[in-house]
Amino acid sequence: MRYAKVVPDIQTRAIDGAFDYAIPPELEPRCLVGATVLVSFGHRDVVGYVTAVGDQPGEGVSPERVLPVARVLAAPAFDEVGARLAEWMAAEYAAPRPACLRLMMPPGQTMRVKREEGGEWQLVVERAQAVDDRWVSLTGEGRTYEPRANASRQRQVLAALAAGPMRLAELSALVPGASSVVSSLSRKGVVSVEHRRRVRGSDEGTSLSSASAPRPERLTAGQVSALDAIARAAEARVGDVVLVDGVTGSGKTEVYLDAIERVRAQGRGAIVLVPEISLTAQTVGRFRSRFGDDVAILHSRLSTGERFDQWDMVRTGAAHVVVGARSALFAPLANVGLIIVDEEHEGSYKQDQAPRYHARDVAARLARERGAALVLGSATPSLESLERCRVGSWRGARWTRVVMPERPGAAVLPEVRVVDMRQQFAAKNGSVFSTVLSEALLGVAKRREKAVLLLNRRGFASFLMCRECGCVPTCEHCSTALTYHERTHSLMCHSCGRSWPVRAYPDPSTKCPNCGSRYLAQFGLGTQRVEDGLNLLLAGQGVDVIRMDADTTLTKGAHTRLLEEFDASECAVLVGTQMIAKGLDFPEVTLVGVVNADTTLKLPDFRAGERTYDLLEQVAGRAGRGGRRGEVIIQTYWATHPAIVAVARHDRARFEGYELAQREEAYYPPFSRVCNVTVSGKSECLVRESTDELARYVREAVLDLDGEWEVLGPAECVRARVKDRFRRHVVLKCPVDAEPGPILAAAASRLPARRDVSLAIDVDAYDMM
DNA sequence: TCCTCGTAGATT
DNA sequence: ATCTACGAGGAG
Repeated sequence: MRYAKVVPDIQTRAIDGAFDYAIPPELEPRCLVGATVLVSFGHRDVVGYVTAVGDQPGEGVSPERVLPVARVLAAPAFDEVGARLAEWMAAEYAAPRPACLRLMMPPGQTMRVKREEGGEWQLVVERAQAVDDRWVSLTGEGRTYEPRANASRQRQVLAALAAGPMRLAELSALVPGASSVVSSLSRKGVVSVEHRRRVRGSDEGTSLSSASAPRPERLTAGQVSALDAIARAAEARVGDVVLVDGVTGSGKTEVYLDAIERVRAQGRGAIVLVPEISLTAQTVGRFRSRFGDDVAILHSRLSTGERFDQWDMVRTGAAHVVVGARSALFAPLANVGLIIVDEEHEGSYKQDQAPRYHARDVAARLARERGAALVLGSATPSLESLERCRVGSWRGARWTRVVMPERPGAAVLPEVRVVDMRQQFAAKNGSVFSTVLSEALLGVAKRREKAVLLLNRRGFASFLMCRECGCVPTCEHCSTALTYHERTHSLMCHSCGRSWPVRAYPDPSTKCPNCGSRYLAQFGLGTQRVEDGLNLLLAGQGVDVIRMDADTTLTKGAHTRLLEEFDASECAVLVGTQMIAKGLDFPEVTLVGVVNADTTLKLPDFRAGERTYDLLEQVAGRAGRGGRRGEVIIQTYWATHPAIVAVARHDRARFEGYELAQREEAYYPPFSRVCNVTVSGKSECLVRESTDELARYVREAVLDLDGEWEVLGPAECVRARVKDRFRRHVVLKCPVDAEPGPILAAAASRLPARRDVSLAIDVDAYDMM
């Protein structure tokens, strides 16, 4: 008898493990590792995932208690390596095992056992189905077939097919009534109709000039040495890591493409991770133009059916290169020779829901398991990766840094100017744009060039502030500053989504909720305000102003459309939030303006400086990638901050030195690991009790451990209340080689289950708010 | 004594 | 998560 270890897909901390089931002989061929099965569990049936198959039930499980697997619901979605990876993630990130395994499931294939109205348990399957197209093609005799003289429709169909096979749907659009014509022609043996699987999501087209990847004449010295290092890492087959530290425009993408070609030549596949936000038609186009249908694309903007087809292309072995966001790491690609994490410093690689994994670190683990090389690419590598390279190894793998300093061709680094906005204010310039930026924008208009304006809106959405008492209206449910929406004249809470109708000064109805003053005025900038200011400044100059933010990119394809519009325009300014800073490559951009650089600096977060530096450097790299030298203008109220000074002088070492000293002093990453456990609930008192208890358990647990373990808190979270839930947290800091996951999981499991109190464990936390 | 509610314990 | 067993406390 064969036995399977099955992880039941039940959401709770109480059940977290695999259970043994007997495999009935008739199910043996299909009940493999990675399969989804239905098993009896407790008093009902549950869906579970097979993580191992063997000849014995586990130790301490008496064979008479072992139940049989009831049904096999789906073919394997992962292999032994996938099962081991999930196991590791569950321990590392103190995450539920089923949640880790679910990452590897095909998109749109949810199966669960649900209770029906009558109290009956019922298996519910939602399945994105494969779709077939009917393809019509001429047969051998069809080429010589002469229709009757009056058969005009037949002639039209045959003429259309002469160019090659066509989908029946297309043919019908071309020739009305084509389907009946086709069926009669196919009876005569003139045409043949075959069902062919349609792969959705592969036809994302774009006219962007930068979306193709023509092979360059020759590689730069930096590119050659990067490729050499990657080749060595790939040959070692032990998960060695190469950090490609290349300034924007130094040709990292070309390095990726060449490296992938090399592993493909050995018959191995590659996974490319790209931050969701920069996973645009532009990025996709580059990979498609080099690898064609060998590429599968996986990201959240695809429909479920599209995602499923792309995923299935990988499983069936039709595609060997996977390009996608974070979760593409779990695509069913067995023979992986190379994993690439582009823009590895990006915070979006950290998942903010359980399992709260960091894609870069999981990629390192996966590369080791698969014997693949891991390539990390960035113009502004994370301090974590830099430190691991300095040490030379991390978690048993070698870490090497390759610097690519030069830009191919004649492109030079742009000139960066910092404008102190306090002086502008003192000089009675109350405008959004400083004198310097206004003049630069007018210059762009005159020379018929292009500019990009970045509005660093994070935490800086437009809000109302009373000029008399200084109060800012906040959400009473979420303790967050409310944002002001000019269009709808309303105050909105971005945590819970509530809104209130309010008109700002100088409307006569305006009244400060605190002191009653009527000077409750708009403060801060929205992209709309900047857009309006621009239209005013550039009126009559024939400049297209294109705004790109969350509001204008709501619809599918809007992102691409706006970029194409900008690309096609003769002279334009692109205004937008963070999303414009990534991956754009328009040679005609000669000016980049940062409207307000210091908003991210002021966030209560130890990575605030690093994030600001990364963003500014990233955006500065947008200027002057073509022949002309670019100019960058950074407006700020804090011109002396090391992050800003370093960007202005193109001197990253200066920023790194400053930041590393601060981090070491305060025992923060990369010199420690920081974990954040957040407790939330509707009852403040229960939340307080749980958090206090949790802090006590964690303190007890780390008391006798080696190395420096620090427990901070319990304390109120920065966002102390979200959606009517109180939030408190405990922070644990520990040595980089320590494993806090199991310790936190154990402490959490000691907590009694309290009504409506939930716990979120975040190992290597990025969001501490 | 029976019933309800709340909680500990188990699920292969 | 969900169900069952068990025990305390209350009504009859």
